[in-house]
Amino acid sequence: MSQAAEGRPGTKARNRRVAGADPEKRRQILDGAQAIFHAQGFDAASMNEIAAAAGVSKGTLYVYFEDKEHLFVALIEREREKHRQHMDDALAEHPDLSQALAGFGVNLVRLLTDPFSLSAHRIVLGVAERMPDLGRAFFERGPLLGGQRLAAFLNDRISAGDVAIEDTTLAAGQFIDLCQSTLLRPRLFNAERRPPTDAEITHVVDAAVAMFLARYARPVG
Amino acid sequence: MSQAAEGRPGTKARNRRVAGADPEKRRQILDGAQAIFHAQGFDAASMNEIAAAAGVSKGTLYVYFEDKEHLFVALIEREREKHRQHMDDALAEHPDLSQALAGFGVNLVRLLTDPFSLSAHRIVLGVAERMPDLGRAFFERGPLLGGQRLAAFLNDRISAGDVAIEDTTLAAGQFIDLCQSTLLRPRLFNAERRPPTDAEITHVVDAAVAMFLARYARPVG
Amino acid sequence: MSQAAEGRPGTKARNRRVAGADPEKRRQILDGAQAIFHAQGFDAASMNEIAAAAGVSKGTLYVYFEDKEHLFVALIEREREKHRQHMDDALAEHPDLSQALAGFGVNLVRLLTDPFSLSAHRIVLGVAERMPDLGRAFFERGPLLGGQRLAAFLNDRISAGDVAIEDTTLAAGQFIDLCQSTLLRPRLFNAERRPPTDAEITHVVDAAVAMFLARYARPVG
Amino acid sequence: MSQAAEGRPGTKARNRRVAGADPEKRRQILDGAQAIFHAQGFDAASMNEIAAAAGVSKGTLYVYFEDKEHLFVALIEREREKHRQHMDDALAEHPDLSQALAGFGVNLVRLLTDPFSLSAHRIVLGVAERMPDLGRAFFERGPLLGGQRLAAFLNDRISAGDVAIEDTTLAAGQFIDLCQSTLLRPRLFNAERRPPTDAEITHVVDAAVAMFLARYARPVG
DNA sequence: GATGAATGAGCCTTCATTCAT
DNA sequence: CATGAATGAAGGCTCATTCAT
Repeated sequence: MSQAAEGRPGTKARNRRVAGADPEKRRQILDGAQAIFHAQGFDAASMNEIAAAAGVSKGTLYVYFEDKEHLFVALIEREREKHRQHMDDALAEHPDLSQALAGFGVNLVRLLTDPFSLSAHRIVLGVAERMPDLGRAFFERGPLLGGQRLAAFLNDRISAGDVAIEDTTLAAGQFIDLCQSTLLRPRLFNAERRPPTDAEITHVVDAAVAMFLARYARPVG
Repeated sequence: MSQAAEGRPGTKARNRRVAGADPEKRRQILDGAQAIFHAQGFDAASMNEIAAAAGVSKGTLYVYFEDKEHLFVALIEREREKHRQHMDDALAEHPDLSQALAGFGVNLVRLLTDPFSLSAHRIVLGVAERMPDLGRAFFERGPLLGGQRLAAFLNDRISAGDVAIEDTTLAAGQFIDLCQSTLLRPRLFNAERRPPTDAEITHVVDAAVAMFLARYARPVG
Repeated sequence: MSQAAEGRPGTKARNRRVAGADPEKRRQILDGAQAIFHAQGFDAASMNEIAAAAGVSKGTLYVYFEDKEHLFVALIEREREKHRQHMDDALAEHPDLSQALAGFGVNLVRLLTDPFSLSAHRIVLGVAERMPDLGRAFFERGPLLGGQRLAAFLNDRISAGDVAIEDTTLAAGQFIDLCQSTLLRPRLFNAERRPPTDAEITHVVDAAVAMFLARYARPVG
Repeated sequence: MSQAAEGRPGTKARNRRVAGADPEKRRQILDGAQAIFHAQGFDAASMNEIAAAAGVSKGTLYVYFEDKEHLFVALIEREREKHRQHMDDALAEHPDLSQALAGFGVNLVRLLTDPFSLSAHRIVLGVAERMPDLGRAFFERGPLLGGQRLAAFLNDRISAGDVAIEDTTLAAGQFIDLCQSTLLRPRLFNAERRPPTDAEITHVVDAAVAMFLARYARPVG
C-alpha cells in the first residue's frame, strides 16, 4: 500500500514520519516566523506570537526548531536562498558590458530594497553584536559572495580587454555601493517606506555604470 | 512661582531644581547606558544593569528619562552630536578639490568604522522597524545631513568651475558610498572586528576620489 | 463478548488481545522506567526518556499504564516482589538462634543498601506526601511485612524457650533497626555512595545480635 | 526621627535597606515556602503557589532567594536550626545514665516524628539523588551530628566507668535507631499520620534504654 | 495495537516600571 | 530628589497526554 502511495504523484508526501520532518509544517512555521520577526525584530518577537501566526502550537515550534535562535537562523537561511536564486545569471545575460552591469545593478537594487530583505538586514544587524556568527554567515554568504561574483565577472572582462582594473575586489565593491547610493540607506533606516520606482532605480544604476566606466573602461582604439 | 520660592528662608538650598536637571548626573547615566546598550543591544540591555553601570539607582533613571526608549534615544542623540562636531570643517580645510574630498573621506571612514559608531548603527537599525521615528531621526540628522553638506560643497565647486555635475545629491551619495566600499559592511555585520588600517582607508578613499574625478572633474581646457 | 468476537471470520488474527496484555512489552517498559526513575526521581523523569529507554513509543506507554503515576506504582510493586522472594526463608535456614538472626540481618542489610533499593526508597518517600497510598502500600508490604515475619519467628522461639520477649513486634523492629545502624542512613541521604563491605555488615549485624541476645536471651539453666 | 526610632526597643527593625534584607519578609517567604514545599514536595511545589502562600509577588521571591533550589535549601537550614536548639543540652540534664538516655531518646523521637520534620526528611530524601550535596549536608549536620554528640557523651561515661563500649559510634547509632523503632518508619512512609502518644514514645524509649544497658552497662560490683 | 507529532497548560525566571520611605 | 524593594506581566521552554495515521 505504502509502495503504491509512494510512487503516485500529487500524493501528500508525508509517508515516513521523522521528528519535525513534515516539510509542509516546517514551511508553515517559517512563514509565521517571517511575519512576526520582520514586524517586531528578534527580541520583541515572541514564540507565542509566532506559534499563533503559524497556526501551530507552541510545542510544535520546538519539535521543528531547537530554540528561538535556531528558528531565526533557519528563517534567514531560507530567505537568503531565495535571493541567491534570484541573482544567479544576472551578469551572464548581456554580452555588452554596460548592459550587463546595468542589469546586475537593477536586479541588485530591486532585491535589496525589497521590504523583506530590508527587514532581514535590520534584524541581522541588530543582533550581530550578540550573535556574531550569524552576522558573519549572513555577510559571507550574501554581500561578500555577490561581490566575489561580480569580481570574477570583471576579471573575465579584463581578460577580454574591456576594462583595466587593478583591484577587482574593490572595483566590484565600488560598483555595488554605487548602485545603492541614495536608495538603500533611507530605507534601511526606515526613513523611507516606499520602494524605489523603476525610474529611480534606473537613474541611479545608470549613473553607477557611467561612473564605473568613466574610471575603468579601456579606451577604445 | 519658583522665583518666590527662591527667596523663602528655611527652604532647602537646592530649590530651583527641576526634575532630572542635574547635568552631571545625566551625563553619568548616559555613560552607563552607552556601556550597556553597546554591549548588549537595545532589548538585551536591562535597566538594572544600566543603573548599576551608571552608579545610580533604578528610580533615578526614571527621574531623568521617561523610559528605556527615551533613554536610548537621548544616548543616540548625544553620540550623533559628537560625530557632527567631528565632521565639521572637514571639507573646508583644503582648497584643492581632490585633497578636500580625500580628507572628507578619510574622516568619514574613521568615524563610521569606530566601534561605538558601528554599534550605534546596529542598534538603531535593529529597532528601526519598531521605532521608525528613531530610525528616521538618526538617518536625517546623520547620513542625510552629511550628504547634504557634501552636496553643498559640490555646488560650490560647480560654481567654481571645478566639476560638472547634474545631480549633486546623487553625486554626494556616490562619493560617500565609494569611501566605505569593502570597509564598512564587513564591520557592520561583525564579520570583521579589526578597524581598518590607515593604509586600507587611504587605498579605498583614494580610489573613491579617483573614480569620482574621472566622472565629474571638468576637463581642464 | 470477547468470545463472540473470537469466532468471527475476517477478524484480524490478534483479536483476543487485551489492552496492554503483552507481558514481554510490559516488562520492557518497566525496565526502561526503572532506569529513568532511579536515575532522576519521579518528577524529574520524563515519559519521553522512559519511552526511549524502553524502546517503545510514547503512545505505547499509555496503552500499558494509565499514566505516569500508575507506571511508577507498577514499577515499585515489581521491585518489592523481587525483594520478597529474596528474603523468604532467610530465617528458616539455621536452627541456631544467633545464626538465624545474623543470617536474616546480613540478608536484610544487603538488600536495603542495594542502590536500586535505596533509590526506590528515596523516590517513594519523596512522593509519600502527595501519594499517601503508595507510601502506605510500600510500607505495609515491605518493612511492615518483614517485621511481622521476624516477629512470628520470635514467637516460635519464645515457645521453644529460647527467648523471653513481651512485645515481639517491638523486638522485631528493634533488631531490624539495629542491623541497619550507621549503614543505611548515610546511604539513604546519598552522603555515602559506596555499598557497605561484608566486614562492615558483619560487624554491625553481629553487634545487633549480641545486643538483642543480651536483652532477650533466656538465661540457660 | 529615625534616630529616636533606632534606639527604641520593639520598633520594627528595618532601618537600613539592603537587597533582600528585610528579615521580616524573608521569614514570611520561608513560611510560605514551608507550607507549599511540605504539602507538595520539591518538584510539585510551584513558585507561584509559594508566592501566593507567602503573600508576596513572584518577583520578590527572587529578590530574597536566587532560585527555587536556594529557597528550598534555606528553608531546610532554618528548620534544622530549630532542631539543633531543641536537642542541645538534652543529654546534660540528668546525672543518672538511664535517665539521661531516656531524656535524649524522648526528645529525639518527639523531634523526628514532628510533621514538619517528617516532611523535610521526605523531601530531602526525594531529591537526594539529584541534589547529593543537599542530602549530604542534611545528613551531616543532622543525624550524623546527633550521633557524634551521643558518642561523645558515651565516651564520657566510659571514662566515668558507667559503661563498657568498644565502638561508641556504633553504640550511639544503635541507641538512636532503637528509640525510633516502630515509631518513625510508618510515619515517614505516611502510613501513619497520627503522632505517637507520650505513652508510645515512653514505651519504645524505655525498651531502648533497657536493651542498651543490658548490653553495655558495666556490672556493678 | 503501535506510533510519534501535536497540543497547551504550566513551569521558572526576568525586567521595566512604580512608589513608599 | 534619590533609593531600591516590590510588582506582575510576559518570556522561552518542557512535558504529560492525546489522537490521527
